[in-house]
Amino acid sequence: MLHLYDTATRSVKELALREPGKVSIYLCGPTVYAPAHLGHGRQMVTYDILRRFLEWSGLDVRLVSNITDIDDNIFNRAQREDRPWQEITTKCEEMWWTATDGVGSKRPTDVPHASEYIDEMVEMIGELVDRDIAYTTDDGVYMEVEQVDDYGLLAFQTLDDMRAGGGDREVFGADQKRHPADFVLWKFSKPGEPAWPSPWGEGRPGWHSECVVMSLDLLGEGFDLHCGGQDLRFPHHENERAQAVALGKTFANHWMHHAFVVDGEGEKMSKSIGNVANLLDLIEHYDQRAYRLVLLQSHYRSPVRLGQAIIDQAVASLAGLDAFASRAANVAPADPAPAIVEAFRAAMNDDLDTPKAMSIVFETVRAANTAIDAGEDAAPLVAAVMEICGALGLELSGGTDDVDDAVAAKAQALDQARADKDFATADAIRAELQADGWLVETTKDGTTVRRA
RNA sequence: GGCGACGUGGCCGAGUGGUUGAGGCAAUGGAUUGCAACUCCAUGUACCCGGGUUCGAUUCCCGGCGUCGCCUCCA
Repeated sequence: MLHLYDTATRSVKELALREPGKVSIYLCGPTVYAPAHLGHGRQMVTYDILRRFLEWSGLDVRLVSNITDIDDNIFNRAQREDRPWQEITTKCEEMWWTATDGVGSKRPTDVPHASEYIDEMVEMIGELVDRDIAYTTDDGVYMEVEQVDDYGLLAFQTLDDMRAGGGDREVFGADQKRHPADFVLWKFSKPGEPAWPSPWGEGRPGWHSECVVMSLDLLGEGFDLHCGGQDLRFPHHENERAQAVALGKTFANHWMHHAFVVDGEGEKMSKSIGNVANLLDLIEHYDQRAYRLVLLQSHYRSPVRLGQAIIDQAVASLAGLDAFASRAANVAPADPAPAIVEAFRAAMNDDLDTPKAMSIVFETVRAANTAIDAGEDAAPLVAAVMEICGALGLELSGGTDDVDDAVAAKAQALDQARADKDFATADAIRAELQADGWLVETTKDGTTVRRA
C-alpha cells in the first residue's frame, strides 16, 4: 500500500483507507480569476499521477477538487474591468479545464463550486456562532482560533509563537478581533459588491469555509487525504481543519502538500509576484508531455525549476522514448516482466518516488533495445515499459498511426534503392520524407518512418 | 524576528555512514551503418564552507555562507 509523507505528523506513513478498496481525496482547486500558471500545472499533473497510480493499484478513487468561484480576487477584477464576475469565473474555469486536458490529466471525479454551497456554509458558520466559537465584528464573522486546542498543527507553530514571530506586521481588523490569527468566516459586503444573505448580514463566505463544507459534504468525515500546494498548509488548510475540529468533526486523515515550481532564479512562479507564466502557452509551444516528464523526474516535495533549457531536455528525452515506442510496435504483446513492475510499484509506494520510477523506465528501455538488437525476446520488457508509462499517464507515441500507403511505399523504395546501391536515390527519398516531417530510421531490417 | 525546506558532475535531478553516488539531457570516443538518424558500449578532479561525532561522512550534529517558502492574496 502507498506510504505518503503526511504533513500533520511530518513523517512518511501508510495512507490508511477509511473504506477498504476506496480512496477519498480532496484537492483544493483553483480560484478562477486568471489563467492557470505553470505552478497550477504541477498541481494538475502531480495529483493526476497520484490518482492514476492508485487506480492502477486497483483502488477506486474519488477525487474531489473544487472551483473557488467566490473570492475577492474575482470581484476585484470584475469591478476593475467593469463586467459581471460570472463572466470571469466561467471563462477562467473553461481555460482551467482546457489546460488540465492539455497536460494530459484526468478531470476530478467531482467538481463542486463554492457558489453552489452558500446555504451549507451559512449553516456551518451558524453552528460555530451558536457554539460561541465564532463572533461578529463590523466587517464580518470571525472564527476564534484560541478555542481550537491544537491550532497551528499544520503551521508547525503555536499561536504564541506566531504572535511572537509576527513582529511588527500589521494585522487586518486587529482592533476588533479577539486574536490576531482569528480568520474571517463570513465577510460583509460593501454596497455594490456581490452579496448573499445570511443571519448576520449580506456578504460572502470566507475562502477557508468553502473548502471544509464542500469536502465534508462530498466525502464525509474522516476522508482519507487532503492535498494541495505547500502554501496552503497554513493558513488555508489549518483553518479548514480548525473549523471541522471546532464542530467536533473528524477531518482529513492524511495531508499531502506538493512543492512549487520556481523560475530560473529559484523564485516561486506565482501570480502574485508578477513573473506569471501561462500554462496554456507552454502547452501550445511544447510537447505537452514534456512538463509531465520534468515533474516525474523530480520528487513532488522538491521545488522544480522550470525554464527553456529544462523543457528542451525533456523533449529530447521524450524523443528517445518515442523512438522506443516505435520499435516496440513490432514486438508481440506479452505480460509485463513481473520483477520490473514490482520494482515500480515499490518505488511509487515509497512516497511516490517517481524519479526512481522513471529510472526504471529508462533502464528497461535500454534493456529492451539491447534485446531487440540481439534478436532476443523483448516482449516482457516492452510490456513493462508500457505498463509503467500507462500508470504514470505518460503516453508514448510510436508515431506510426498515420503512415499511409504512399509514405510506406516511399520507405520501400528507399530500401530498394539501398539494395541496388543507388544511394543518390535513397538519399533523395529520405530527404523528401524528412521534409514532410517524418523521422526516417534505417536499420538492417529495413526503413521505418514515423512522425517527428 | 519565528518556523520550515534546500545547497550533488556542463545542465536537470535521485540517493546513501564504508569496495564502483540512480536516471535524463548535453559532450567526447567507439560498435552498427553506404552516409545520416535510431540503437548499443565506454568516458568525465560532482556531494557549499568550517568544525565535531566516528575506524570511516556527501550522508549524523553544531556553526557559517547562500537560495527558497510560510508567518491571515497564493498550487
